[in-house]
Amino acid sequence: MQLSNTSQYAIRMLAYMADKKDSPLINATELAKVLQIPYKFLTKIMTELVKADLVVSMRGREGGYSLSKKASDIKVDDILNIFHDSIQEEQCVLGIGFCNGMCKCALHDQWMEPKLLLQKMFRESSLEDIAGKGCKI
Amino acid sequence: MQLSNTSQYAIRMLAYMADKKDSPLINATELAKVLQIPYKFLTKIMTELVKADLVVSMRGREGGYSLSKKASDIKVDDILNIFHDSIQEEQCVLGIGFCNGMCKCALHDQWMEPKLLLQKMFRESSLEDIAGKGCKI
DNA sequence: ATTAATTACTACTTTAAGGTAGTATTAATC
DNA sequence: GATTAATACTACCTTAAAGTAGTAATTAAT
Repeated sequence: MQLSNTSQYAIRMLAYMADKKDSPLINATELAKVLQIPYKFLTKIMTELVKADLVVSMRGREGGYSLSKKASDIKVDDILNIFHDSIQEEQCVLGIGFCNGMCKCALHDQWMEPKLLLQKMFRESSLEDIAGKGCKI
Repeated sequence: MQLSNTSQYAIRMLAYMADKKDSPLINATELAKVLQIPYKFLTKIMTELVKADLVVSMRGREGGYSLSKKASDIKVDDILNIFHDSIQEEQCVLGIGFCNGMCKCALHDQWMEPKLLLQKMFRESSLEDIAGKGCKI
């Protein structure tokens, strides 16, 4: 019952970038060092964030990454969606596939309330909300 | 953000057994067929449930499995604990390791409410509560 | 132009979860 | 006692996530 490492890394990376919004570009070396994320894995994830248009990259010397839009306009759920880690409507606690109108899992009713809260948390929390909060690692 | 297949299978297996409490013993072949769980994987999981004392097994011809105690005394969380899938106190949304007093993750506060509801759901839902609910597969 | 510092791409390795196969053990039935 | 039908055990295979390595492409500074 946890987010994938990849999603967690991505959220922390973007939150750090949101926090340092003064510096126009942040490079992978700095991010990897501060956030204690394996450098090569970080760049791999970052490339996906670039492709998903959450981040813009500048190659070459003095290059780096920056958010593609205002931190308040990037929600945690946007990040989870990239890595297929968001909570889908039909997704239930049991049911390796999904619950649906025809076939609800045994914990369907109990799941409703926590599910809604989780979705709310992911959908309403923006990078601005979480930037600078908590420790970096 | 989902339970492991193993935990989901285990919960469904035990819920089905709770539902058929009249029949003293239920065998793996029936369970695998009804619940659509791979037979060999099911027996592997069941052996762990036996070792964890949630299930008693009877070997040999006419053998099978039965719950070791009343369905109302087996909580979903007991099952999750066996497969290290329960939500730990220090476990947070981010923080590949764990959040703690010293180092809270950026989503720590937002996570509190859904986390408590999830823990409540797992700790308070017994096999009796979920037996017969929902469809089997 | 050359160099240095950066991201992007391709391919591989490692690890853990999920799943399978075959054999040994057990116990009721015949 | 032999057979049959069940669980238990050991070892393996498969798949996907996590992580690594090396090279190509790009761009600012020199």
